[in-house]
Amino acid sequence: MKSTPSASSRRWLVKSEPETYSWADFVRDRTTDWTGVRNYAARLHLNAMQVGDQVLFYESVSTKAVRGLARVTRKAFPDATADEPGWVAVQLEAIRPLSHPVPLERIKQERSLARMVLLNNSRLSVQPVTAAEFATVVKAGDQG
DNA sequence: GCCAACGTTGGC
DNA sequence: GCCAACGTTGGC
Repeated sequence: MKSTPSASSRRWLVKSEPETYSWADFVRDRTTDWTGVRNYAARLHLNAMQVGDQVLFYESVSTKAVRGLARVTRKAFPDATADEPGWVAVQLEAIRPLSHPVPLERIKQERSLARMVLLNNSRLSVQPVTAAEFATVVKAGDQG
């Protein structure tokens, strides 16, 4: 029998400008609808998300670090904030902060993270992350 | 369908 | 604040 990867094994990274929506905002809200994505590649990833998928929350611009962990709590649904049909949002729930936020600079230094989309397509706001990359980032975030 | 112009993102 | 990279738009 062919082994099928479990949908819940998928990992992602979402970016947010903290001046717009920070990790602290997310923790306060506990869950949030991830609206406003207007990029086709990012939309493909939103549509691929399944409930239970794990998510790294990255603050860009002034912070430039992975701040915490989240999970998908609702699959893609129409983004009510969009002017045109077709754009989607997912619902995310904040799980926990990383005690040592992982700076972009640190990610650049880790050989095993050299292929992260964050480094190679830094403008993509919703990105896939491999299980190995995810584990490495979380370990760094927990241990400092 | 190509490509120049433009707007936005995000690191520096 | 600057600018490189990228995505989108629109003229041809």
